[in-house]
Amino acid sequence: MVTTPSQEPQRAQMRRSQVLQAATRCFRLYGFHGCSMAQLAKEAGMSVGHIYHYFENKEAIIEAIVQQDLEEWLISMSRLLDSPDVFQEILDTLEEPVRETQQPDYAALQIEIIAEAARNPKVAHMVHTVHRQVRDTVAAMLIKGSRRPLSETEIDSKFELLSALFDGLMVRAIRAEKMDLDGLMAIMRPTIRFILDH
Amino acid sequence: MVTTPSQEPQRAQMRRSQVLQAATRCFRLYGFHGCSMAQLAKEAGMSVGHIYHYFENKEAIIEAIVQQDLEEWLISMSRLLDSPDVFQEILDTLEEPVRETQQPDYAALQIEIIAEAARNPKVAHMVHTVHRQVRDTVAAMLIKGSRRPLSETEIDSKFELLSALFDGLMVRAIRAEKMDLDGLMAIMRPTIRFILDH
Amino acid sequence: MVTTPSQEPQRAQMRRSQVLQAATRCFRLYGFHGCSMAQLAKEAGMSVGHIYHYFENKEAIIEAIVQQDLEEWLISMSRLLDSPDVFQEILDTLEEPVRETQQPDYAALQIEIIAEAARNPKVAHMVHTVHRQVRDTVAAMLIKGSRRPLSETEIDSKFELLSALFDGLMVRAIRAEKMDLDGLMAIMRPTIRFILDH
Amino acid sequence: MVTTPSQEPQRAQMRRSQVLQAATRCFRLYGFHGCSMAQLAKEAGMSVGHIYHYFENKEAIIEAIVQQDLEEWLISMSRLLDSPDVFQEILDTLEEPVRETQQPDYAALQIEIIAEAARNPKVAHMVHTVHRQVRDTVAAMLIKGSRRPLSETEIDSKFELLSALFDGLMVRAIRAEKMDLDGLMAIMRPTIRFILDH
DNA sequence: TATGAATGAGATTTCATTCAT
DNA sequence: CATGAATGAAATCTCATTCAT
Repeated sequence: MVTTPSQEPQRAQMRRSQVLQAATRCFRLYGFHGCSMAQLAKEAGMSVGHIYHYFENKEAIIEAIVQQDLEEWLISMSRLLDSPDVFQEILDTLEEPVRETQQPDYAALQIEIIAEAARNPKVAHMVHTVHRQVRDTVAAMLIKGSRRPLSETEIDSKFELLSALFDGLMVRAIRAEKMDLDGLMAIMRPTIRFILDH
Repeated sequence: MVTTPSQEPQRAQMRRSQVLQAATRCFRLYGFHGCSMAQLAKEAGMSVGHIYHYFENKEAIIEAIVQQDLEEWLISMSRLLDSPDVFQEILDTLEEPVRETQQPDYAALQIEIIAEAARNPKVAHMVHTVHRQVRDTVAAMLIKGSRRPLSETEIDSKFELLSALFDGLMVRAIRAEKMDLDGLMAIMRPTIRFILDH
Repeated sequence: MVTTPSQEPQRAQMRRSQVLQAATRCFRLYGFHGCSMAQLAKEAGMSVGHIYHYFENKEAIIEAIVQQDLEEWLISMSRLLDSPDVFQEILDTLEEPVRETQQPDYAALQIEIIAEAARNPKVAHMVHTVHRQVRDTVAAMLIKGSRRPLSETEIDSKFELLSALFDGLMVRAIRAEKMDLDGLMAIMRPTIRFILDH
Repeated sequence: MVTTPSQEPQRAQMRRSQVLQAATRCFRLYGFHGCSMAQLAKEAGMSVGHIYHYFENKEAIIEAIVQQDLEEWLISMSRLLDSPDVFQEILDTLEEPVRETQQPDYAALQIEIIAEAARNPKVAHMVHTVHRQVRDTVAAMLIKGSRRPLSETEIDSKFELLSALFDGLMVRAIRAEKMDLDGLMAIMRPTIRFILDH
């Protein structure tokens, strides 16, 4: 029994994501540079050599992980825009992304990506590109939802402030040992309303 | 002419901080685990072996760097508390710490520390300890400056939100390519006022 | 043509024993701690890094060498027990083990193992375990060959004395420059007979 | 106040033996090559550099330790010879040296010396020299105590066998976990009598 | 006499990557 | 497609020895 040509790339695709899933787990636990190809291979359930069939080198795995993560980001961002009352939608669905930032696993990988971007130009470029795309999406939301016209600078600054809040919560997830999320939401919600309506 | 006993540890102290200065530079550029002892020794202008006279191992250097950084943090925090009108003082001196977060060097090391804390229990403990101390300082400020009594949860939540804002700006310094600081201050200042007065 | 699964561990097994053979030679010449991994790798004809595929660290190589040596010991011990007249068998085959103790190579590795056991708890444990097993074998011989019943203490003491004689000859192989083996046998044989029959 | 010239070498002598005492302790615990000059200096209560005033290098310390140990050996040997009935004296004072061999500290250093002699020609030479001197002393005893004339070979062989017994007990002190000394003496005494009278 | 700063060589160990099978 | 043997470079760390003070 021979695999048909159409099955081939499908199988390869599966193997690739098998590696990426393992890499996500490993990188969270040990960091990009604290995780060896051997550990990764073990976690992925395949041989070290075989990983090199799917990825040129370790760098490429890191980049794929970053790419994957950034794309998920973009997708969840663009979902908001479809709603008729954007601002209300943001406030209504606020809790979920806030909760996500507080998952240590999630936060750890995000911080790892940022740390890598601070030194690795390729990763920096990927992060910047997505940052610009997210900015454009959020800008559209702010224009759509605002009751008064906003200058380019106002849009940028509101975006940065809102983004900083979320990125910052991720950092807090690591810095603080435990956080009272309900209490946080109670003050966060009006603050975001304040920024949106300002 | 004999060296006084008090001069001896002074010299050792100097050598130690010479290593720490070099380490700060190296760690900013390459990260804790991307910087080798050889690089570090070269930057510090001494032999690799000699560094081990002053630090038990690389871990100990990382911990010293983290400790140093956290202590500076604490000092600059506690300065604010002395002012008669704390909230006004915060708003008046806001720009300086915001500007600091935007220095790539500064941000890179901070993120490196957070990333390390996510995996290294010893570093995590140091970060948590300082976090609690900073929290207490800020809590005192909030109590001192507020016009109404605040519940423990309210204090904690306000603290976390304010901290998240600053930590987040640091992340933005890496994610965004450039930021219009004046525009940012224009929206940040009223937001912080809002949080303080809420 | 596909390699059968049974061939795979065989190859690994061969490489492992290739390392152990080289280690035996090196350790004899330079001692456990006087022999570097580089020397060992050269002698084994493979790269230093590759040795770490088969052994976790140098310690593990030392332990494997000790284990191997102790097992050979046990085997040659248990062979004696099968004979109908044990004591006569011991006296008849005495010369071979005595000759063995006088080979400088052999003695050097034995002493190295004892020296290691004096400091390394893991090796001490291995040595003690085998010591107890040898004791049990010899005890069986003494009981089988004696014309009168022996107390536990008598058995132990005879065993220790006989063992000491052999271990001691090994030490003499290093302390003395050369020994007249025939002369030695002439006095050793009746002494051992004396101990056995006592 | 100036030290008189006659005090100088006395003080130096003290410092030297201070180092040797520390070295004895350290070498017992870690072996010649497992003990660093830094450990040694700490144990001796002086600086690393200062040890080099009294000993050319680490080798020289090892050699001094070996020399010291061998000399003690010689002294205690020659004491026996003075007695009118040598053999009886040997049997009467047997227990003390046997007990000494069973002290783990003592045995560990002796074995360390033998192990070193197996590889280090200088140490081998020292050990051989003393071995010959001890042989001569014991030969004199055997001649003095024997009721019949002994051939050179007989003397040598008896000496080697007796020596092997003692050296072997030292090895047993490490190989065996614990030994019943009274039981051992009960069989050892007649065995030695047997060898002496043979 | 005494210190401990300083070094350079070398030890053990790790690891990304290649390659024969 | 799949393995894991194999390597070489580099990383961390140790240590005997020297030297300025």
